[in-house]
Amino acid sequence: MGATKTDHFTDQQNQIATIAKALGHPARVAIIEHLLKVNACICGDIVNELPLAQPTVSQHLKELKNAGLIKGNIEGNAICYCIDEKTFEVLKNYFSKIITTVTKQNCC
Amino acid sequence: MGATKTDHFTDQQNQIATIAKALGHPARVAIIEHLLKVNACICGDIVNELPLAQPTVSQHLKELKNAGLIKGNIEGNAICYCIDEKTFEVLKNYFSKIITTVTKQNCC
DNA sequence: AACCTTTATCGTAATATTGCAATATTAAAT
DNA sequence: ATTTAATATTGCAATATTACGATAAAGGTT
Repeated sequence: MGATKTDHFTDQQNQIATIAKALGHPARVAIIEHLLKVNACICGDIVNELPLAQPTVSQHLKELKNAGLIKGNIEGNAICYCIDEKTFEVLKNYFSKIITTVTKQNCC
Repeated sequence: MGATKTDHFTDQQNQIATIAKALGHPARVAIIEHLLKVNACICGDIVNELPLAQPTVSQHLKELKNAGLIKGNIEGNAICYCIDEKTFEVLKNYFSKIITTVTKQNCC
């Protein structure tokens, strides 16, 4: 097999899984961190920052974009990428809720 | 290829990616949510809650455990699973920091 | 002991992901 | 119009993941 059974789970479960999966690769985490470091939208130079070939980086950017973690605006012949805050807030809120719920429990 | 080049990235990047990857599957998100819902450590009954066969669930539990997202204590002939708060806090703090950094920027 | 219950592991098939060379696309610059 | 620069797409090989049947392991029950 190998195909994930998405239809058996709730929309929220699938949403969290999709976003988390997009961050489930160090190259994509590194891309996010680079976008943070330069403290601005970045047009170009992402490829030079990573130890990966251009098509590979392009593919990772695509996945981050599909997951809603980054936005890409066409800016002349380059593309301007930046972080999409909203999606990170979805994650933060989700994990905050988990932590709050767990702390109320008293086992283990 | 298909092999991730973990050695080219920082320890933190690999750590976040590993944890995120473990949550990158709806079944594993569902397991976490079930552990939250029952509001206690749970011995058994995880398999019955999921639309997956027992070996598949066991495998998912193993991955969550490897990533440090859950803990498993042997309790007689059953195993008692519960959420490992610390790892979720790592995620929450990481995303909080990202959001704080992004909000300071003014682009896009 | 023999049996049952629970969870783990093995083996394997189907599918997905990763990475890159080659090539295509797009738009600016000459 | 040609060239140059930046990014995307295609195609493919290597590897990883997902799922499950069969089986094993561990501990309780009778």
